[in-house]
Amino acid sequence: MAVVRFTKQRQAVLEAVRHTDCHPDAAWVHARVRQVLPHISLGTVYRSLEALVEEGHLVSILGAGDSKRFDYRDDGHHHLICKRCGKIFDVSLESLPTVKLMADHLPPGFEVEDVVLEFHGVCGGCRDLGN
Amino acid sequence: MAVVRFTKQRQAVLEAVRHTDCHPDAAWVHARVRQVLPHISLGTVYRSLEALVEEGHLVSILGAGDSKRFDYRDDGHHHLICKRCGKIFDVSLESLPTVKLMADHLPPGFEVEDVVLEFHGVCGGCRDLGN
DNA sequence: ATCGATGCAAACGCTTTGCACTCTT
DNA sequence: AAGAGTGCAAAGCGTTTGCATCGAT
Repeated sequence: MAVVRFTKQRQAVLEAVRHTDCHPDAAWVHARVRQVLPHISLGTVYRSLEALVEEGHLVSILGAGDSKRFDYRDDGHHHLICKRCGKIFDVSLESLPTVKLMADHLPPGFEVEDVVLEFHGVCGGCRDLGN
Repeated sequence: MAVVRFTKQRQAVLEAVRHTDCHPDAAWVHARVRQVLPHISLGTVYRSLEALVEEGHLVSILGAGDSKRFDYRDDGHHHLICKRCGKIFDVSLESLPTVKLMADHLPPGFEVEDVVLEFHGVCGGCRDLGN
């Protein structure tokens, strides 16, 4: 059961997200992958992204507007999201107390699989523009 | 400018979220508030929830299924979300290293207004049920 | 008297899904 | 050969929005 097939579509979706630093949404990934696989459908992109998150290869960024955005999984960083311009910045975990350590302080019985840590605020650029 | 009016609708929405521990979504709040204000519309509930989050009275919980869910704002806690049953649990901040301290370790220039910290995993109940 | 808030319903946009077909295993 | 994955298009569904009206200040 749960036999996962490594189709070229799924590989292309993974590579597209891995090789960009723009924290893309599904539509961006679709457009991008179409450069290589012109017939890939948006539905397949959604199904691939879902599967890749489930398998732990990607993470989804939740609080960034109307659509989910994705990033290659790297537990060494989290995200800053600007409320004004919507840009997403990476924060290295090295500059933060480890989140894993926090997970150890949770109530017993709950098995943590993922930690979503997002900082929402205003980036330097937007603040400089006043307003 | 930005004169905020304290209408009975907005007050009722705030009270509905404040006086439950079920981390409701907009539809639940709508049904609930209708017991007091039978003519309140779903649109108004959405607009009220948005405003109340914006004003800092409520927080939204993002990674809990298809709809946003809400909680009375209390910076002393964060959320555990069970991937199996969808239940949302509160985690007291007392049992965690302070998040404020983490915010102090971020790159300069970015002004943090909110921190979203969600733990996703499997709760004790679901684990006991096997599977 | 303002002008922000509301109610209603239509519209929106992201995401999901049914179905027949394809292709990895 | 089996059945997971795909393409396409339609449907789903939470959320937003236009507009006339209401009501808090």
